Amino acid sequence: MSEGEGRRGRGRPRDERLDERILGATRELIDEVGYHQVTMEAIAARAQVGKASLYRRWPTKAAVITDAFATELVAPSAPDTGSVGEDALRFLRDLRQTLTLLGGPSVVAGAVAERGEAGQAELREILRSWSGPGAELLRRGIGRDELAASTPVDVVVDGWAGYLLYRVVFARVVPSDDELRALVSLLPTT
Amino acid sequence: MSEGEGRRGRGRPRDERLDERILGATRELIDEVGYHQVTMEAIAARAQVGKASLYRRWPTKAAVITDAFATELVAPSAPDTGSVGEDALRFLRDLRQTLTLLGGPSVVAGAVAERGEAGQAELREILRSWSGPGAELLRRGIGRDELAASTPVDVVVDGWAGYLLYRVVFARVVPSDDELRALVSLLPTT
Amino acid sequence: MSEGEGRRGRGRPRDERLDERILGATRELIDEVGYHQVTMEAIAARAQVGKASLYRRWPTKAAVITDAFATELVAPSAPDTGSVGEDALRFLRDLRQTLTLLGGPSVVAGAVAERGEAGQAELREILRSWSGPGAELLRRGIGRDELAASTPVDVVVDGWAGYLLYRVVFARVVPSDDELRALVSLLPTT
Amino acid sequence: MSEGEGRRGRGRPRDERLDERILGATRELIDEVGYHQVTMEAIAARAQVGKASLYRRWPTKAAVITDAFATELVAPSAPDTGSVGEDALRFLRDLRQTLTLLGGPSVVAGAVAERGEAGQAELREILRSWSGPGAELLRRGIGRDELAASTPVDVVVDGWAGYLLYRVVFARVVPSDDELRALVSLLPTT
DNA sequence: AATTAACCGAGACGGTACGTCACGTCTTTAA
DNA sequence: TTAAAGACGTGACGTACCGTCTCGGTTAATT
Repeated sequence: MSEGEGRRGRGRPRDERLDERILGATRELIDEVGYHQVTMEAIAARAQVGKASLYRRWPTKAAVITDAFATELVAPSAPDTGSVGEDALRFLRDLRQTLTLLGGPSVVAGAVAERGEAGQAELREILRSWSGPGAELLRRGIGRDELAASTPVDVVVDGWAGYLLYRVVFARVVPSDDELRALVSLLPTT
Repeated sequence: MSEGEGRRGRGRPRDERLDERILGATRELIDEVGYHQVTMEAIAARAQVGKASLYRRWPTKAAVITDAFATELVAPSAPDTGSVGEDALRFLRDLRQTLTLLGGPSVVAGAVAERGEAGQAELREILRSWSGPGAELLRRGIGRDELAASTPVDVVVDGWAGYLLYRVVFARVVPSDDELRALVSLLPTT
Repeated sequence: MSEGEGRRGRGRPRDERLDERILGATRELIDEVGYHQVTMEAIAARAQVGKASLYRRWPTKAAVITDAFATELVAPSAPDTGSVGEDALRFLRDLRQTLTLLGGPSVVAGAVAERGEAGQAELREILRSWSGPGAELLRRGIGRDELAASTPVDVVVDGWAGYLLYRVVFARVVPSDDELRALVSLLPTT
Repeated sequence: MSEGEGRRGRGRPRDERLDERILGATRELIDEVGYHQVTMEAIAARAQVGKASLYRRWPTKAAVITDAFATELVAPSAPDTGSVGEDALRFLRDLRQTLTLLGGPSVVAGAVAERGEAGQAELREILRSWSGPGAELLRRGIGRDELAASTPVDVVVDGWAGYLLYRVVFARVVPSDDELRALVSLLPTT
């Protein structure tokens, strides 16, 4: 017995449903007024929740907002069609959609701007979850001799992420399929 | 002849020296305390300027800060060494330095996050000034038959800018010369 | 039954001690720098209170200041020595002291000048509290046949109040006991 | 002798018409928005005058406003009907009208509240101009043996002024003719 | 006639205080 | 102990006036 979900505490247990009510309200508000107009007080009011319940769960506004979207940002999968070009295209489309869903520069850039050094770690974790599958499909391509063994995998993957970030978040022009294909065409195929 | 510097308004003209005093104070403060600790009141105090003089010139804090850096961000030149690989490397080093000088994610990301749709145009203008010289050197390379005629110039340039943005601003790891060279190695040389 | 001190709201109740801390700080500041130098920010700082707590209680600066003194202006008592002349003299001395304590024209006149129509009602209430005891002692004098039954009680009392207001607040010369006695001598004794 | 309207100076002479334009605009604004809403900038705008022209003529806002009304407040005359009671009644009616015209507490009280010690002298001068004629008619009454020789003239006159000030400015209820008559009836007629 | 100097309207200048808003914390009653 | 409500101290916001200071331009009296 025992085992460690442990300490149920003595008082009233936390209402787990509040978490999603809060994050939902946060997402709604960001959609409506943009990252920087969102206030903790508005979130609390919208979610019909006391401010204390908010701060009991997240230490700061940026944390709430990051979480509100982190749960939406599924890591892109690493497709395996047998062709590295096709895999890459699918991967880039997934990433493009994820970034587009974030609703413009507000969320990503806002989160970057506002979080202290501590919060940066969490953000980097998300970024890494994007990079992993990309690297994986490239290495599979190298294994199949589709790509040169010297392919700088990390640089390519970061270039992909950077390209999409730059286009979608900063320049605010979502790249077309043709542009994604052009990006793929730069791969050093054998 | 003549041409129109035209009739200045009737009241006391604005003191042009204040503009630079304000932007200088803004740059100092960002260096010292970071984007989000900067306040309009601190800027005014540091520049020895009334708050009204600030708001007479810029409508919002983000506008001041963007301007403070827009004036510093010189468009990177398009070097012409005769070798597209060498040109590209020099260009990327310039761009890397510019972004690094911006002092981390705070400034760029903060500016993106905070500005309304109107201000985005200005930012895009800055981004375009980065792209121009990069495209130029690539086209020269194509002209010299160093690069394939099919090279997707815009995609390459945006990929470069995005890569550096992603690494410097978001991941906060400044790329090494080797990494820049790896990026250059992806160019479709003939 | 019961009757309604009623349901206090659900949130944290207002800290009643702050009220007096604020009013005390206000009185100190008026004494030190005068009505028009007093600022809400100075009051808040002196009282160790947030500005919001001030504005939660009073809508405007004039309201705070009026209240600061309203609580000090005790209604003059209606002395009962058996002689209406003696009663009147004591009453006038009390009133003279109260007005003198207000520290010159600043407070009363300032409060009058600044408050909107709403606040005027409150001021009139204070004025009425001055008039009541004066009328009372005059009526006792009529009852004892010291004064003519036709004495215009209200006019006399308002004349007294006006005389003191005029002398102390506007002309800024505090009336002597002899002058008060001269005022009393005008009463239509039988 | 000559005597000194003197020194016409060399530059452009002041435009005398501006004085009345400014004072007129001031009176209009006080009527419209009340003493404390009046700003120097609004006066200048309304009078179509530069702020410098305002400050060239009056050192402070209170000075402008006081002047704006000082020119309207004609000193009450000392009527001479042969009956001190009738004289007093007419005098009080004049005074009542003057005070009523001032438009409520704003002007008088505001002027009192705001002026420094220096400006108080000017106000007292106005008050004295009210008292003079009142004292005069009382002394004539004493001379005609209508009033007791012991009548405390100054106290009576100040009581009248105070009564009207109190009623019109502070209590904001203009006294009726009957009330004025009751005031007169308190005179120690022989 | 040319010069000089004070005037004019306009409006920018450095300040100061305003009243509002959001932060993150604390304090109440109720479950 | 958690919940909702909402008061708390703090501090920045953007606005409004203050009284002063330039501007370009006008209007006499003096050279």
